[in-house]
Amino acid sequence: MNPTIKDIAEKCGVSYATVSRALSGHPYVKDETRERIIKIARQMGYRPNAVARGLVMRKTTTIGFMVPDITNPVFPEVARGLEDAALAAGYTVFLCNSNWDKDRELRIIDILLQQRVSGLVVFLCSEKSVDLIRRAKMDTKTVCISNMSHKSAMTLLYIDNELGARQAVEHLIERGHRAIACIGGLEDTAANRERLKGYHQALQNHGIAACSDFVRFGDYRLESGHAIMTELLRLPARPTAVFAANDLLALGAISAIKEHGLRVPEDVAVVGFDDIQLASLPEIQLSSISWPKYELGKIAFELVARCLEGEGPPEDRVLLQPTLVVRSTS
Amino acid sequence: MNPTIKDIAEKCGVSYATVSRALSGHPYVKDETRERIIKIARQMGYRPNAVARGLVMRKTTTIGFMVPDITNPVFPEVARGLEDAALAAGYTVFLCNSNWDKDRELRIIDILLQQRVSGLVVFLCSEKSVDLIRRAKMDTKTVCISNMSHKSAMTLLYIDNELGARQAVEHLIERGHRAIACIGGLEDTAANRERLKGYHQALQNHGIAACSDFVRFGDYRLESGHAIMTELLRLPARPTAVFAANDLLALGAISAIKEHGLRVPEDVAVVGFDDIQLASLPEIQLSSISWPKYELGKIAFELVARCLEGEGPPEDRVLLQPTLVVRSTS
DNA sequence: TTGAAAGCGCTAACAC
DNA sequence: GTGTTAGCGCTTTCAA
Repeated sequence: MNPTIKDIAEKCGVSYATVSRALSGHPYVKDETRERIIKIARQMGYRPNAVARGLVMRKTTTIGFMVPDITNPVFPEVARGLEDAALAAGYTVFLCNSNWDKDRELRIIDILLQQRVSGLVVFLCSEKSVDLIRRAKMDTKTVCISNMSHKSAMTLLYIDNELGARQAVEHLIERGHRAIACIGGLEDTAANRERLKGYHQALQNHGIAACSDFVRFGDYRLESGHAIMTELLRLPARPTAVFAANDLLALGAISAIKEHGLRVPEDVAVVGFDDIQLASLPEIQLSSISWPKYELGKIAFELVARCLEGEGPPEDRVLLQPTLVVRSTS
Repeated sequence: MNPTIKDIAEKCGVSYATVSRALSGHPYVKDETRERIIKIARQMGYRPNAVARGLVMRKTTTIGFMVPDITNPVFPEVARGLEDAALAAGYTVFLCNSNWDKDRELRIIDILLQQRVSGLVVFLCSEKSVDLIRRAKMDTKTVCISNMSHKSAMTLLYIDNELGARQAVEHLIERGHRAIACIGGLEDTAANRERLKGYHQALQNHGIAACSDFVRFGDYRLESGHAIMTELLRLPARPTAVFAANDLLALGAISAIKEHGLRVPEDVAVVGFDDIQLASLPEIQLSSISWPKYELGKIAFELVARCLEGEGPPEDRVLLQPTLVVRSTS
């Protein structure tokens, strides 16, 4: 059994209130007493009980972090940024995968709220979750990494997906492409909608008619990119360029292109989104839209922390700018 | 403020013990009462406080999970397996990165123990951490995913690194290679030691003298593989094959080889370890040692869960077998 | 500078 | 079936 402050108090011959004070750096404890208490506590292997403390303080030192899919290399980077910042500030983070599933998303948020996390950082796909969070709002400070309708239920932190997609597609247009396809991610996710919008904007800005055959959706994984690209290549008039809603889709697409005996970028150019580490591998050299992933995690924590410490009013929304990185697939 | 069972009790005109019973499915509550309570609880948006429950039950429903580096694609896979299993059993998981840093490792374990996690799943690098866990053993059931000395401080779950490395190197030998280098990971980690041992065993089994110039260590990341391979290629007698302690190192090595104008596998063959998803990409096609990552996470949870539910004596150690996957880099 | 005591939200005896 | 009560480990008044 873990020793408690009572055990220490007994051994020290003081009240347990004094032990509490001594251990939590409270003033008004005689130095001599404090030293003795600290020494004995160490000897006994005392380790404060964060659960008990959380109960009485009505504030845990935990943060809930929900991502759609931790095996997508984007999210580990964000997770690192978040965790580093959180740990430095004395917080621990719960990590959960929603699997892009709305029901699971709701369930996870509920569980995290039961755990009474002090803060919540979530990549949301469902508007229902926004409601859930809104109802719990007074207790749990939330940062949402998506551009959702929010009505101040939470701070919004996100990258400008529309701009990013526009940059990608305009780059392809500048390279002389007109037949540009779009391999989307999960159709019903905010990021996908925004990236799709940017794609359409770019076409429109340059007077290129959108071709509905050229816009298809999958999930956000390799296999999906491969499958969609294969379909695209079977089209009577196949595209000469592809904008993919994320790098995994782009990578899958490239595989399919090569399997068809075509070259990238000569026959089909490809631009992805997210600029995962992999994209810069010599073998890959994928052109992509880059955004600061580690930074985003860090900022997300700082945003919740600011509210937790009650420093000033919470930001309403923070927007990060993506940039185009041209490599050899376009 | 979140409503408590007292708030519900008041509104229902019953004692709060009854509410507790009704809500936690206890028998001996009149159906009618129970229904009324549940209905009101729902109306009020009641959400049980896991912190309070954890305190009184002396058991949280949380699991601590410490990995060396979540941005290494091996660990997200394991994390998924762990989380899926944990969530299904009603547990939530804290994720922490040790960054392969022994001090940080100790600090994280301490924090996790403060949080009174019911179970601990850790990739350990330091023996000191084993001591820390041993001292806390009576309270926190631990599964360690490394082959550490343990003396029953915890259950050991790991893959047979030695065997895997031996398979990799013997495969290279069968392909006719004699000058086989080893790009190791962090020198002072268990996985690295074991994989290195397998490398030496294979050489020895086939009467090949080990060449100390051919064995070098980095960390477990791409850049490191690149740097070491570059050194290796500058050697007067350069190796014709390389065994890398993980796939990221292997990928970095391949980049370096290509940059030198050499071909893989014709000039230098490469085999990695871990078989990350990436390895099977058409552009990559890395030969590697494969092991069940998602499964490992799942098993890790099952091992702690078994102890938590007190079902039989804990396993002492569980060993998973890796397999060689030959692709086009060897 | 220290002690006594209340109470955070909940579960589980023990009464009735 | 339901209410009363103690207590999980801790922080924080209020007194002394």
